Formats: sequence, structure tokens, C-alpha cells
Amino acid sequence: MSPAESPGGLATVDAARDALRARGLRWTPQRRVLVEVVLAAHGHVTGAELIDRCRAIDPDTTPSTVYRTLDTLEELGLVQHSHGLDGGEEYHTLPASEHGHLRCEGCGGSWDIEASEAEALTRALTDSRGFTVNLSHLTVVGRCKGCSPT
Amino acid sequence: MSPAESPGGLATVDAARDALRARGLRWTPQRRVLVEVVLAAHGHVTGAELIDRCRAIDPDTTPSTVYRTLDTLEELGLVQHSHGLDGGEEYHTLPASEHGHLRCEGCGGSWDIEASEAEALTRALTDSRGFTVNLSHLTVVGRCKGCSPT
DNA sequence: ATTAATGCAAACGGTTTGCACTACT
DNA sequence: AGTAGTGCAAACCGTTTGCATTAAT
Repeated sequence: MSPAESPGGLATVDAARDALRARGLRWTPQRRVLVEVVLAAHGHVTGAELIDRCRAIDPDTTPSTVYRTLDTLEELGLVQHSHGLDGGEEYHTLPASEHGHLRCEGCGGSWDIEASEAEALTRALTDSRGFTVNLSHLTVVGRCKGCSPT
Repeated sequence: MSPAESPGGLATVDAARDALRARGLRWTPQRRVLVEVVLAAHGHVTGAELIDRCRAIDPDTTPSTVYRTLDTLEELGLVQHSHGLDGGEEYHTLPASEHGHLRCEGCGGSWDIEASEAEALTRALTDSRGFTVNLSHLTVVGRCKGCSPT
């Protein structure tokens, strides 16, 4: 058995390799590069960004391979995507705890919103409408302290 | 003077015409069509959608004109855009009150979130981080009552 | 040997641009 | 007459696809 059943996140390169192989999928150099890049980013990155960073490691990186692998990783629950300020897709590793994102329109900064922080909202919506919030898809846009409207 | 100073929203075709002319901008047939369509939609519509609906009225509608006019209308504060489930741009008229959106991943349904409903969240973020939420850019994704995970 | 995955190149969809022309004021 | 706005066509960007080839198992 593995050291510990990961709660779903992409914790290490080895975990990704194991997860893929466990499903009869293959572990390739290209996938290794992408997984490394995704892990190193531990934030929110667009597909195009990921391609660039992969190319920094392997200049021969191909878009189709990256996108296809991202799809695969998402199916395995190792990464997830949401949408950024410009509406573009953004990928991020699935961390131990589900969380939302905070984006500043001024500086472009990004922070996590913990479940506890969003609880007031999620509970309000559940109570009043029976609506279940997908926290990891939640992006709150606005202005951070430093970029506040004077 | 106008009947009533609109609080910013796009209420009628005439209001749009007046707002444009007040800035030395022009009122054209194409703009009239788009404004009619946007008003009729009173929901969230993508740019592509708007183009289609405009074409239903005027088959000669051109994408560039629509997008350019949407930009103009947004500058005037008559419409605003946010992002949908797929990350695509969605336009909507600026209603009297600022509000967020609720989107169901299951059925694609869309509802408004009133300021009061989101207040718990906005206040929490303001208090703890000095972050000012842009409510009209807020889209909460999840599952509605009917589409709830069994 | 099997078949998953890659690389290429082309297509895609929505949006944006440059430029000459049109038409609102 | 003056200039904002239009229409066209081409470019753009990130993403997706088909297909023949390569390589992990």
C-alpha cells in the first residue's frame, strides 16, 4: 500500500505516476515535465502559461500534448481548472482542502479563500435556495487592500 | 431634463440613445438593434449570442460592430460583462442594484445574488483582508436544488 | 505486441484589428 | 463638412482535432 491515501491532491511527481499507472495509463517524459511544472506553480496557471513553462524545460513541448495531459490529470482528480479574470482557463493542483480564489483587479494578485471564510456565503445559499456551492470553482473579484479605490 | 436620473442601468432604448448623444456619440440603426437585443435578454448573454440575436433582426450584423458597440456601452456604464461557466464573456444590462450571479453546473441555470445575500461574504473579506468585493463580477458556481448531487 | 501517447499541422471559435467607405450630426 | 461608426477581411490567441508515428507497458 502507499504511505498514505492522498485525499485527492497532486502531492508529488511519484503520486502522479502511480495514479496514472494504476489506471493503465502511461508515464512519459512529457507528462513528467508537465507534472513538475504544475507542482512548482502551486497557484493558478493558464494552459498557455503551462506550455511556456514546460518549454523552458523541454523546448519541444507541444500544446496538444499539454492540453491532453491536463485533461487526463483532471479526470484523475489530480488537477482542476477554473476561470481567471480574463475568463481564461486556469489550472491548479487539487490541494488537501477545497478552496476558492480571490483575485485583485488592480494588481492581479491571487489568494486562496478557505472554506471557513466562505462558509457564511455557502450556508446562506444552501439555506435559502438549496444551492450547493462548488467552492473550488469560486473566484471572487475585487480590489485588495493596496489597490483599494482611494 | 430627463424623467428620472437613471442610477446607471440601461433601462430603455431611448435612454441609451440619449446617453450616447450626450457624449457626442452617434445613434445608428446597428446600435439600436444591439440595444434592443440586450434589453430583451435581461440576463447574461455571450457576445456571440448577441451577434446571433442581432442577426435575427438584421442579418447583416457584423461581429466587429457588435463588439465595438458593447465596449462603448460598457464605457458608458450601460452594460457590464462578467464570465460564464465556460469562461466566456457574458454581457448583461446594469440593473438598478449591483448583484452577483449564481450558476448551476447541472442545468446551466442562472440566478441573481442580491447584495444582502452576499453581504456575509463581502464583509468577511473586507474585515479580514481589507478586500473590496466587486459584486457584479461575482459568479458562484455549484448545483441548484434540482440538480443537487443525490 | 499491444495500444496509449506523441507530434504535426490544420481547423476551430470567439474576439480584435486596420483600413477604406458610409452616414450620422 | 467633419468625424464617428461601419463592413470587410484578415489576423489573432488559446485550444482542439485527425491522423500517422513513436514508445511505454
